Amino acid sequence: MIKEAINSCVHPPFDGVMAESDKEVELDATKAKVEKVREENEKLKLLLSTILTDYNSLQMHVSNVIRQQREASMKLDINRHDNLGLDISLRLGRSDPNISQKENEIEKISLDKISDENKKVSDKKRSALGLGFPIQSSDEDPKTDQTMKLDYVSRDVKNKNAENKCVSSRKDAKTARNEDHQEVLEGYEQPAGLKKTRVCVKAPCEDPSINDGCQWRKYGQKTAKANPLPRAYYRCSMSSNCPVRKQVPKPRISTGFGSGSGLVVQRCGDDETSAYMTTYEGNHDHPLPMEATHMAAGTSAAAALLQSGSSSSSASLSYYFPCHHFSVSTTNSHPTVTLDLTRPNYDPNQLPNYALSSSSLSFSSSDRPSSSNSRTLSFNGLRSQAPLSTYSQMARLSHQTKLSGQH
DNA sequence: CGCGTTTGACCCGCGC
DNA sequence: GCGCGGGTCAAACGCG
Repeated sequence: MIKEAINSCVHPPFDGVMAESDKEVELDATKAKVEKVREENEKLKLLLSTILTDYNSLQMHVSNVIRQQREASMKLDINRHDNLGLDISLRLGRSDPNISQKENEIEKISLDKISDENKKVSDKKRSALGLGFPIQSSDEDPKTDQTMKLDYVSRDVKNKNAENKCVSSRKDAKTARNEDHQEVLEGYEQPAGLKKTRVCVKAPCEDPSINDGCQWRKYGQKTAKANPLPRAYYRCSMSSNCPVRKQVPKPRISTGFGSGSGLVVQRCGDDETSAYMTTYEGNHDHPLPMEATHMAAGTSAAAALLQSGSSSSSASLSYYFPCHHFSVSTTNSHPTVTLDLTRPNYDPNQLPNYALSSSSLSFSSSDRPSSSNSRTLSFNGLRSQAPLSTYSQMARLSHQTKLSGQH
């Protein structure tokens, strides 16, 4: 209906010489149509806000349930460890074989219930939001989705404000940009004294720059003294003001001699050190394509994990990056989550049937008393119901496309 | 011509 | 205060 109205507005019927009265009638009809469409839009907006409200309350409920469960299981853990005199450790259900099967079952059932509820909500959203723009919904974390939407809206407002600002000098422009960036980051309530949250992805040599579904524009390159490989700096170009940055170590390349004319990516080592570390920083302020939502949601989950250090956040992180090793560290005030794609945590031929909270996580800060500003958190993510496109799959795909489409 | 990359210069935070 | 180094800018250049 909307389409018809728009069509009639854009392409009014033209029958040669039209009488004035006919034109007026036509105009009135079009106006009426536009009014109808407007009313329809208002209704849809109302519906959308109702859904969002429902969704938020449901989200709150879910997080409360999860928190209660975590608290209960942590109490058990603390009691156990108090007896043994061990350091604090956060457990997500799987690693400790002593946990009663009953406890696991209860958790599994409630989590299944939660995912069912989430599914219902997202189905509701899908049916309600098909308003002509593409809905890029995957199995992403609803919370992240919500955060991204809110971020998008607030960014829109900021952009409008920024238009009014008169940036007189280069320094001013830079400051304004930094402030703008900071504003976005503040939305994530970074802990005081900590810098931007970073998510590092350690990829095998074959995938020096991973195609994560986003469009990146290179804005600089720098040779670090400590590292022989120059580092390339990319900025997300899907939105003019997107604060997301990406750092990719540039592989040593050499033009191939003999067979083939394409570029050859050289390995810079034989062992683990040959892996490339891609660093992501910031959060997107725009809708993402399907293949990018997963990574974005994952990095948001990582950021959430860094902020809260909570086991539920790590569970969601293991959801986005299943079957890989993660480590969380805070060095030089830069909270960083490292995803190691070079160390798969599973046997691909034997995918186990795990419940949602199948990660093990350990927190050690007491073993290095001198490094007050440095803590490390590492855990393994394993999950049977992996999202449609895991990051490693994307990495592999990217490599294939890069090889075929190299110029 | 538009868009992306390259590259030298510049800025700024941090450690000494 | 100074120097170093990471991060960013922007003009020049290349490519389709």
